[in-house]
Amino acid sequence: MADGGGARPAEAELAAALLAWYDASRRALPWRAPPGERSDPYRVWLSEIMLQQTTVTAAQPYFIRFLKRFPDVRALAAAPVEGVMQAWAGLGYYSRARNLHACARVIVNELGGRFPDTIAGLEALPGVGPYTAAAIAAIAFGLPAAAVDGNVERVISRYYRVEEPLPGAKPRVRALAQALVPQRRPGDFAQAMMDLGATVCTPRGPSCGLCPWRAGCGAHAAGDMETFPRKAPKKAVPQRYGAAFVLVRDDGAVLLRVRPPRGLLGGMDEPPGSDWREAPAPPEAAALLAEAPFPARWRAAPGAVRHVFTHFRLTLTVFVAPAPPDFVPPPGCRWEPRRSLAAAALPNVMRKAVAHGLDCLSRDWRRLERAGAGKISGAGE
DNA sequence: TACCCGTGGTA
DNA sequence: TTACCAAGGGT
Repeated sequence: MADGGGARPAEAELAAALLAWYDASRRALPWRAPPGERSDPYRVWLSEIMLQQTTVTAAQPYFIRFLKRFPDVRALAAAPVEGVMQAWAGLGYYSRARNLHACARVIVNELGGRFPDTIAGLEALPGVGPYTAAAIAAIAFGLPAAAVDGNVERVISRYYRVEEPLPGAKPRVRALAQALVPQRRPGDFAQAMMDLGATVCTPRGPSCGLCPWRAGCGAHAAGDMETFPRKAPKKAVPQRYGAAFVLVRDDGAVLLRVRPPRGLLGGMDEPPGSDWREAPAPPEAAALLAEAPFPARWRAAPGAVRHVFTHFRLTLTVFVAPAPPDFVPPPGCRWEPRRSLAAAALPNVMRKAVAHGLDCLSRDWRRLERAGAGKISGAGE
């Protein structure tokens, strides 16, 4: 660690200044108890899982919907996992949803419906790691735990000018953060750190003029705030190509299957598809068509679906076909009625693929109608 | 340790 | 368009 400006306030003074700032500037969020009221562990836990690597803006509507559908941990434990995946569809990182459900069952079936109130007990739960355990401990149980997330790493590394790059610097950052946690109001302190990082000490263009810690901040004194936290360089993301096959029945139903429970998009719905292969250029349509799961009058939809995952980019060619008259869904596949398609457990990339295929099909129908090709049977869009 | 695991917003 | 990034955890 390098050093920054002049003398710094003691840890207790820093905590007090931050709490005073928080009392005046805290964000009102649906999972936060009003000032002075005790937080519900279930809501704290649910929000912390949803907020892992996810923005407040994205998580908020999911949290409200989820809480309505699963009001407490017993309701969640009693629900089928498919319903949980449905409620999570679109949020990403789907192992979180599976772990969330598994965790609810552990709490109800093995822990009498109560959340553990120790760091070790919390961290033993599926989907709960060091950060989330500390956050729940501090916010829901008032324990003096340091919840170190990306916000806190940024605030701490700037304030103390931590020169070592992440993730190697994590232990040091954690120790520095822990030293600041006050005995009183540790939960508010944890949330104050996150609010400070999210609204003032932002990755780009920090509002140092509004910061309660400006006077002692090493990076502010040097004027190079945006260069912290130091980070190891990242690898380039490869490009992969594949195909999705959208089979549509006369009544508009779409053929879907469920992906394997683990791995990418685990346990989520998708139309049948090919393997995804890494390549420098898009493959020929004929090569992709050779991977169709069954014969049909496949037609390539113009254009393609592009999607960015954490560690690769995907370009999906979408083939679409009307279901043959006597088609029987192969094992593992099912017909999803058009009416309930919106509620299916489709991740966004697959939602895009299905929509792309249906768009293509409806364009065909309109073109046929204009050409006077006669009555088109089945439901429209 | 180094990957793997989604998605949408922003500069 | 590219690149980065957001309340991380599992393996």
